[in-house]
Amino acid sequence: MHIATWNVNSIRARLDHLLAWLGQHPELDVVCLQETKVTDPEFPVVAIADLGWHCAFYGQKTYNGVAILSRRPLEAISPGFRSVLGAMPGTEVDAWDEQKRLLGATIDGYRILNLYVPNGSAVGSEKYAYKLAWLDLLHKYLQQLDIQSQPWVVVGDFNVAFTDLDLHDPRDREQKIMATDAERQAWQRVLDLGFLDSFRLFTPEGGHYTWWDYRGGALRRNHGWRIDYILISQGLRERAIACTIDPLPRRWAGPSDHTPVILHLKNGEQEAAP
DNA sequence: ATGGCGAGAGGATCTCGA
Repeated sequence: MHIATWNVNSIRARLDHLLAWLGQHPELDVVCLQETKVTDPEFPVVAIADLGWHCAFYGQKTYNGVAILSRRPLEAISPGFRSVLGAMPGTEVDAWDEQKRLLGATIDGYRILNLYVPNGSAVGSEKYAYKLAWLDLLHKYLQQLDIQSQPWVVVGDFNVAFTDLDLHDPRDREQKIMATDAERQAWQRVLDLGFLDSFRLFTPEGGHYTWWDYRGGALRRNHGWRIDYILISQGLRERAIACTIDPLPRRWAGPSDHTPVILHLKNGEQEAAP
């Protein structure tokens, strides 16, 4: 099982890159996308189906939007917080689901959760408060579920650098978004539910990034951040073989500012032998 | 300190991202 995540920054603008990348990676089983920026009727199902992929998508005009592509059919597709938190009084789930940032599906017995975490704009802003509250809601969402009952893979653009190894320059990190203590603590509470950062199981050193600003020659100077992650539930640790960042799409002409991350898992018992 | 680049909306020049 090979699962990837990629913030494409508009699936319309990046369709050629996506299709080319899928063509170059026949090993992939599941690809989770963020910032598709299209409504569901606008999602390019045909172009993707032509390459042999099923897909589930949950989008809106201009902003946000998430999608899951899969070689095999997707089951138990659950868009937004609603499916899990809808019954909880006082959570105002409908308001939280106005921004399309969360999509779940089950594929081959793996529960996949694809996230596009709010950016937060600037420390102390309304959007920053929204980001922290959104992460609290994600914690509530995952708390409702039995993480031990089936293999869980939580992926996406998390918009937080977990540690100082995950950004090129950690100085003054409390003054800018993505590496403040509050953001890290909000994510730590989620991890403490029983998730592992699969990339760090294999790569202890810093200097590995998934996002480089378009501005200021950030890519050329390798001024990057690792903000795209693939988390696995504890039970999957023994099946994890590797988690790698593919730096190539970020170097193509007209790129997304993010580059994909891929998790390699050994086949479990519930999967048929090839 | 600010903007720097790119996408979308809309039809010039905004907002937003991270």
